[in-house]
Order: sequence, then structure tokens, then C-alpha cells
Amino acid sequence: MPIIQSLDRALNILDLFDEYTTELKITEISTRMDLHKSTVHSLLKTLQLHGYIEQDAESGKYRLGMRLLEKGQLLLQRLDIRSIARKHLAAFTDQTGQTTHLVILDGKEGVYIDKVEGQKAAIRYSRIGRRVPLHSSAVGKALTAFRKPEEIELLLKNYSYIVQTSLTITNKEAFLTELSKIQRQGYAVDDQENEPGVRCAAAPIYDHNGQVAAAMSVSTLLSAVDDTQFSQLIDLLLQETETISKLLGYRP
Amino acid sequence: MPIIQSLDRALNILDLFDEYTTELKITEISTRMDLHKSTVHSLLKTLQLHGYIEQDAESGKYRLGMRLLEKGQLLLQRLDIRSIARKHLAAFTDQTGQTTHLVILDGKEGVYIDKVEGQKAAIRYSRIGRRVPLHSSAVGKALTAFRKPEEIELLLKNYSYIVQTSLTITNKEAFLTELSKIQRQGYAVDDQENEPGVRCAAAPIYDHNGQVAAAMSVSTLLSAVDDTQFSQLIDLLLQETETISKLLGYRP
DNA sequence: GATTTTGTTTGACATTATAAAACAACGTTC
DNA sequence: GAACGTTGTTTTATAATGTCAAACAAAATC
Repeated sequence: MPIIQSLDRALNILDLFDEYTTELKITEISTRMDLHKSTVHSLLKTLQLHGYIEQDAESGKYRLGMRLLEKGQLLLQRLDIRSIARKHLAAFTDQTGQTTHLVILDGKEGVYIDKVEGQKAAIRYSRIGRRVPLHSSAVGKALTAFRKPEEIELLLKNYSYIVQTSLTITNKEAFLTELSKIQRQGYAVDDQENEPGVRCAAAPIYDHNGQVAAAMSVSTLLSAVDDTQFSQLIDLLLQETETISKLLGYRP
Repeated sequence: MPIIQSLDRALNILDLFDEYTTELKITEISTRMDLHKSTVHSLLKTLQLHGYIEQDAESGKYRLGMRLLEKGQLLLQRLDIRSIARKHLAAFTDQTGQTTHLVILDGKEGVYIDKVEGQKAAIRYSRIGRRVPLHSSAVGKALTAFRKPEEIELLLKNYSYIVQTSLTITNKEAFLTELSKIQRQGYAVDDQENEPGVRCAAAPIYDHNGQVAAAMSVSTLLSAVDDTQFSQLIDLLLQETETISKLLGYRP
């Protein structure tokens, strides 16, 4: 498998541009690449033809082209969490029969952006677009727990602990201890804290920056799923969130 | 100026991927490009070496690589003063407790495009999107002073000096002397000229063309910040604007 | 206006990319 | 389970192509 020299060189030229180096003269490039001007010139012109390089009208200096932005955005779209996660939610539900959700953080609430309904159970509460509290749901907890301390602090500033069931966490102290437990475990659980008779588990999904991008959850009816089954579901859930995170470019 | 065939082909391969075509098999590429598999293979491997192409571990299919995202973001950053400046505003406010602003010129007024509020003071006037006069504010002055004489002349043509406080500059002569003072200093000050009890300092941010792209300011309450503290803030401000300008590609 | 420093073009040569064929690794089909 | 189509990858010879040097042109600097 031969490496194409000219292509290799062209891509190396693109790498000369960084945060601090916006523009380069052709001679600078040729000296830094240790190539002759004419060689660099040909490479640049070809790159320019495709919009990967642009030339400043007056100074004649070269800079990165808009095509890179275009392609980058294309990639970003593809990384769209929802479309990536969808097949994993579906596979999970297919395999377990349990309802799965995908939730992102918006303001101080979670928002359902996807849901795959299982046959066994009908979870009422959730619906795509609907909002869910951070303190009473597994997804909310997962979305909160795996952030930087200052971000968590910001979320909890003036946070109101609306009571959903008799088991809902209703104050900051209790929530903070719950969050640290979640951090240790790597996943969050909501045991009838949001909806009576319903128990959920949720785990974080990380993006390529290592930020929590979303949370995936599985919702079960207490009447249908016992403790051992539930912990098996958690194991499976953690597997899924890990692979999804990887697909988003997350490297631990 | 010869076009480099291999590079040209490689870039054409990248163009095969679009919104709908995320993954391609090597044979699909070779048929669509009308090239032999081995040729495509070499090109792909070289692209992959630089992260412009990735290969799916199990399916063996090829897709666009993260490097494109990285380069695209690089470009985006450069285009967006606000996102670049944001962390600097935040850092400044974090360090000093004072409110900072980012303002750009629009017509004959400034427009707040970002604001980071300090705990110590509550500056009423500013709000993102709100407009501010050139003659009565530090940011306005800074946006004006560091332009070419003919540009300044154009701005001041038919300019109306709206009175904001008893200290507001109200005529062209006074404004011009103020501007030349600012040019000498490298920064602008507004001492209760826009809002009673409030004193601000502002400095210009330059883009890669050497043009004034924005102004950054720090706003203080006279009751809270004395002269020595204020001049320290100015020093810090100038440091920040200098680094931001560099990030935008400015080379003096 | 002369001189240096740029970016661009030209053309000959040898390096390098290319294509064909052979190979290997899977899947599928009978 | 063997034979056949698919794949992706490697090898190798050939000639097409990228490369360099030198010449040219156009700015910029003195």
C-alpha cells in the first residue's frame, strides 16, 4: 500500500495552518515543507480548485478554504446524536422488550429527543419533546452527575425540587449525595421517583470533547422486571452508551 | 500550473460523501470514480493516514474522518469573534469580578454581541443586541478611534451627539481631540458619560486584516473601583485584547 | 531606478502513481 | 463442505505524472 506522496504533502500543507497561523506565504510553506516553490504552487492550486485553500486577493497569502467548513459541518450532522443512537435504542428495545429513551439537557431540564417503545410496558410520562426534571428522573440525574462541579453548581442554583411522587428527592443535600453515588456507579437509577410503579436506569453519552451530550435510559415496570433482570438491563445499557460515545468520537 | 492528478482525485473522492452518503465501499468508490481499486486504495490509505478518511472497523466501509471536523472548527472559530472572545471575557470577569462586554460596529452605533456579568456590579445599560452611541461610550470610542482617518470622517458625517449625562461629549471638536488621545493611549475611557456612576474602559480587537473587528470593555461602578484599581483593569484589558487579536490572526 | 524578494510558468527528467493481475479473506449458494 | 462470487489488500512493471531547476514576471524594498 503505497502512500501517495503528492497527496501526503498536500495534507501536510493543510496542517501548517492552525489556531495561530491563519495565513501563509508560498515561500514560507516551501521552506517549512522543504519543497520547491513550484511544487508547492501546484499543490496549492489544486487544493484551491476544490476550495480547501483560498488565496487572499491583495496579499496573495494562502489560507484554509471554506470547503473544510462545509465538510466539517457534514460530519457534525452525521454525528447528530439522535440519528447515531437511534439504531442502538431500537436494538436494545428489540432485545429486551423494554422502552428506551434518549434525552438531552436544555436549560435546567431534560428533553426527550427519542423514544423506542417496548411491547411489554407502556410508559406514560415520556414523549419526544417533552421535558423532564433533573432531580426526579434517571436521565435527569445522569445528565447532571457527569459534569464539572461548577456546572452542576450552576444547574442547582435556584433549582426547584418539584415533588412527583412520595419518593422524589426534594432538597439539594439529598440530590448531591445521590449525584456522587451516581458518579461512582457510572449510571443513575430512578425508583418510582418520577412515576409510581416505574423504575428507570440511565447512563451518560459523551461526545468527542468528553462532554456529556445526552443520556440514554431504560424504563421498566416494577411489576414486570425484578431486581436481577433490572441489573442485567443496566449492564446492557452501559455497553450501549459506551459504543454510542465511541461513535461520537469519544476517547476516554 | 499543472493540476496534481492524484490530489485532485483524492479530493474528488471526499466529495463523493454527502448528506446522504455517509459510508462507501472501496469498490463503489472505484466504479464511481472510474479508477482501479488499487489506485483508490492507495489514495484512501493516504487520506486515512491524515484522518480525512476513516474506516469502519467491522464493515470495512470508508467514511469522512474527524480531521475535517477539526479543520472546519478551526475555520469557524476564526470567523466568529464572539466565540473566540467569550472565554476571555469570562476569564477576565472571573479574575476581576467586573462586568465585561464585546461590541461590534454597526452603522454609526455599537452593538453588544456578548456580555459576562460580574457579581460585584450590576450594569444596567448593556444587554446583548442593544445598541450604544459611539461618542458616549468607551466601546464606541474604541471602535471609532482605531480606524483610518477617512473612515472616521465618514462615521462622523451628520453624526448626532445625543446627550446621555452631564459629562457626555456633545460636539465634533471635543470628540476628535478625545479620539486622538485614545489613539495615543491605545484604549478608551468613558467616565460617567453614558450612565451616571459608571466608568468603563475599552480596547480594540483587530482581525487578521488589521481592521478593528470589535471592542472589549470592562464596566465599573465608581463607588466600588478606585483609580488605581481602574488602571490595573485597563492593563489587564489590553493584555486580553492583544491575545484575542492574535487568535483572530492579527499580526502587527 | 536598481535590487531584492516575491509568485508564477516552463520544460526535461526520474521519480512516483497507476493499473493489471495475483492474493487473501469472507459470504453465499448449491 | 466445496465451489463460486464477493470483497479488500498486496505486488510489480510500466509509463504517466509530479518534481525540480531555471527562467520569468511582478511586487516590494531600498
